[in-house]
Amino acid sequence: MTEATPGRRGGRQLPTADELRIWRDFIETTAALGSRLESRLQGDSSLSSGDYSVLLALSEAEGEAMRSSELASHIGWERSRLSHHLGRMERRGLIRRQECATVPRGAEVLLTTAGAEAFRGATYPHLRAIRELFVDALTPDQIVAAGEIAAALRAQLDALRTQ
Amino acid sequence: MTEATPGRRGGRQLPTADELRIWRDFIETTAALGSRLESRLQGDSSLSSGDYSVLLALSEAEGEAMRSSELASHIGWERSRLSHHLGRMERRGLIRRQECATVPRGAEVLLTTAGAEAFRGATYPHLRAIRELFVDALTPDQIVAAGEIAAALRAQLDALRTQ
DNA sequence: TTAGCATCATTGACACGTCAACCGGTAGGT
DNA sequence: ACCTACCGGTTGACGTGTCAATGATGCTAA
Repeated sequence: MTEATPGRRGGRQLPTADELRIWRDFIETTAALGSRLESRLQGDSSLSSGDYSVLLALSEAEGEAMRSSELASHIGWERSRLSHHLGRMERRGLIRRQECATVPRGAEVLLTTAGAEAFRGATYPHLRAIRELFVDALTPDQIVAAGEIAAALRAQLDALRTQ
Repeated sequence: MTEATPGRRGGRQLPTADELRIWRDFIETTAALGSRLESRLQGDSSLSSGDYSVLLALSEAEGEAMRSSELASHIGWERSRLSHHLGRMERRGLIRRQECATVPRGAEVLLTTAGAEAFRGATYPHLRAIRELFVDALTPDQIVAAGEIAAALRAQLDALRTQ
C-alpha cells in the first residue's frame, strides 16, 4: 500500500485504484448497512430511523417534550426537515405540537402515549439488530478501529466545513 | 467468537454503551460523508451520485449503451429505482432509451453526447473530493482497516441476507 | 415611532427510494 | 391450443430530504 513515487499523500493527486476500490466498498457497504438497519426497524416496529431519533430524543427530554428548534439541533437536523417529519409523525399520532408557553413563536413537541409505546417496543429489536449487523460482524479491534476512523473522517468533514 | 463471561460476543446480549457510542459515531459520520460527497458533486457538476453511477457504467460499456436490466444489476439497483431515475435523466437529456433490437421487450439505454460531456466534467472534481474527504483524512493503515471493516460488514450483511 | 433585521417555524416544489401493482410477451406443461 | 408462470420494464402512491420562499414575532437603531 505504500509507494515511493511522487505525489503520495500530498493531497494533490487523485486516489489510486486501490484507494478507490476501498472507498467504494466502504461507502456502499455502510450505506447498505444503514438501509438494512432501517428496514429491520421498519419491520419490527413500523418506525423509520428518523422516527426513532425523534422519539429517542423526546423520551430522554425533560417532561418528554422539547422545543422544535432545540430538538432539531439536538439530533442534527435542519428545521425544515424536522418540520416535515413532525407533520408526518403527528398524523400518525406519535407526537403532538402546541404553542410554547415560555418562548414566543416557539413550538413545543410532546411525546404522546402512543409514541412512547412505539418507542419502547422498538428499542430492544433495534439494539439487537445493531449488535447482529455491526458489533457481531467485527472483532473488538475492528470496533475500536471503526471508532477511530469515524473520528478522523468527522474531523476532516469539520475541517473542510465550508466545502 | 466464543465467550468466557456471560453474554460477551455471543450474539445474545445488547451492545454495551461503548459499542453503541461507536456505532452512532460510525453510522452518522459515514452518512454525513456520503451527503457531503453528494453535495460536492452537485455543486461541481449538477449531477447526483445516482446520475454519476449510471453515467460511469454507461461510459465503460460497449458502445456506451446497456440493457436496462443489465445496468440495474451492474450498479446494484432495483429495476424500479433505475426506471424512475432514467426517466429523470432522460428529461434532462443525459441519456435516452430505445427498443432493444436483440432482446424482445428489452430497453436499451444510450449515453447522449450531453451525458458523456457531463460525466467527463464531473469525474475529476469527484475523485478529488474523494481524496480530500476520505483518503487524506485517514492514515494508510486506517485505509486498509476501513477496507477490512467494510468487507467484514458486507460478509455479515450477506450472511443474514434474509433479514 | 418605525424601518429594518434576525429568529422560529412552516410551506411548496422538486428529487429520490421503496413497495406493490401492472402490462406485454415468451416459454412450458397439459 | 390454452392456461399458467415468469420476465423485463413501467407506473402510482407514498415517505423522505433539500432548497428557497413565506409568515409571524420580537429586537434594535435611525
